[in-house]
Amino acid sequence: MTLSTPAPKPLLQDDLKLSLRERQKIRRRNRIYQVAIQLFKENGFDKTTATDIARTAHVSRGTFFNYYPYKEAVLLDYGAYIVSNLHDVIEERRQEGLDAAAMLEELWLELARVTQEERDLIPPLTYELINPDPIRAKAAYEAMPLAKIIEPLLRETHRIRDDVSIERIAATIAYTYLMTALRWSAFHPNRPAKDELKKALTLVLDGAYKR
Amino acid sequence: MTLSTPAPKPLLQDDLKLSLRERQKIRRRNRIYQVAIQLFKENGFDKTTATDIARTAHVSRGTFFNYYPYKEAVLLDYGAYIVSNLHDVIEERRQEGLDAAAMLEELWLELARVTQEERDLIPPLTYELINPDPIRAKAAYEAMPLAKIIEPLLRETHRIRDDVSIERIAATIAYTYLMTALRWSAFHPNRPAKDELKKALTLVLDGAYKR
DNA sequence: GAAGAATTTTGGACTGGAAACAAAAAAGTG
DNA sequence: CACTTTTTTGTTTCCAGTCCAAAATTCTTC
Repeated sequence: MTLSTPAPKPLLQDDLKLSLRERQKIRRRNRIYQVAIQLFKENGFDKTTATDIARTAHVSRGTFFNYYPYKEAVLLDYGAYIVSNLHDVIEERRQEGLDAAAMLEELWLELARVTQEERDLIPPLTYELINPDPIRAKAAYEAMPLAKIIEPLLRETHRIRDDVSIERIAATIAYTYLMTALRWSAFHPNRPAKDELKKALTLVLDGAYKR
Repeated sequence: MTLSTPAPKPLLQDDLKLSLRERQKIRRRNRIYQVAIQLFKENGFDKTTATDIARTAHVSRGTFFNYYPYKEAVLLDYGAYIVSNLHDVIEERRQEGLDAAAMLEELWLELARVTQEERDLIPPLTYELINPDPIRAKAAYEAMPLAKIIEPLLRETHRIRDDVSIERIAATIAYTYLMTALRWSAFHPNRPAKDELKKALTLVLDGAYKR
């Protein structure tokens, strides 16, 4: 029952000012979340049914879908947690005085690390980002705003071409991570994710820099 | 009942040398395929159920899943048809003496055209390419080998960097199409697909060329 | 072309995700 | 405590997809 990764933190802390109803909601949501992620890690995302999660979290199936409108939405919370960790790592590096290009590389390395570590959860997670249902794609994008982390880094480098908007370049880099991670997990799961990602970043950055 | 696009061609022509059983199989498969694509175009992919297709094609639901293990598999046949058309267009241009860089641009333009025209079918189609189930992703990739069209074009240009394999660059370009098309359809469906794709290609090609 | 073998179709049962909804339970309020 | 509002529950429904056994079709051989 020991997990390779530490159990994800609760999303929100209970607050004394909240009503009983609000507190119970938060506790229930946290319970569902914790239980779901644990089951996903133990048995795989596909093998875990909504009924499993509901039963283990001591709520009805209907309630589970009250809190998370679809199974992947639980994963989205986990993705938000991962991305916010990435953000923290970068901020730390910034305190240490790293320049933007180095931070970008650091971000990429960290992304590779987490991709390798969470190999089973990353595919269904990233898959949400490109859901053909725009509402779901948007929800995923807002939960995991990787481009929003990359954007300020690009703005700081001063080496970026100016005939394409920074937003677009950041989005391209974020999507490059996405497709590389998916390609890796589907076709070359035995290679180190780090190598694949490094090559992809080289390509896309060379396109992003001024000539 | 008139469609904006001509009805997709039959996948295979009946062959006199085949047994009755084989011929019936082909005819049934073609009927299912034609009917399904038509329903997808008329009512949308999501709105069309397997039961709808089966009933309209005069087979049982079970038989439908005999021929196509999942609904998207029908779309894959359509995607194969689209990609083979792309291939033909490029070969035509080659006969006309166009150089590789121009052919690549032409390919991109053609891709933009078909993306715009088939806007409702492209998202579920491209989505298959990144299905977390590797078996399905592979099936999609083999049905629509866009990278295989791009690869020889890159080899002809002589301007491509040599520190990354051509295969990888071709794959990156193909995936760039994918993510751009998905981003377009989810977030900016009112912009012309052509503009979005053009900018994305510029970025990725500048990364692909020698400095 | 009839008999028997092989293959395919058919339709029903079943599982799981997701939506919808009415009834029950819990929490909030005066 | 009584009354309102919110939430949970459990059931129904729909759809994708799997499995299976019985029926139908095609093939083979005599």
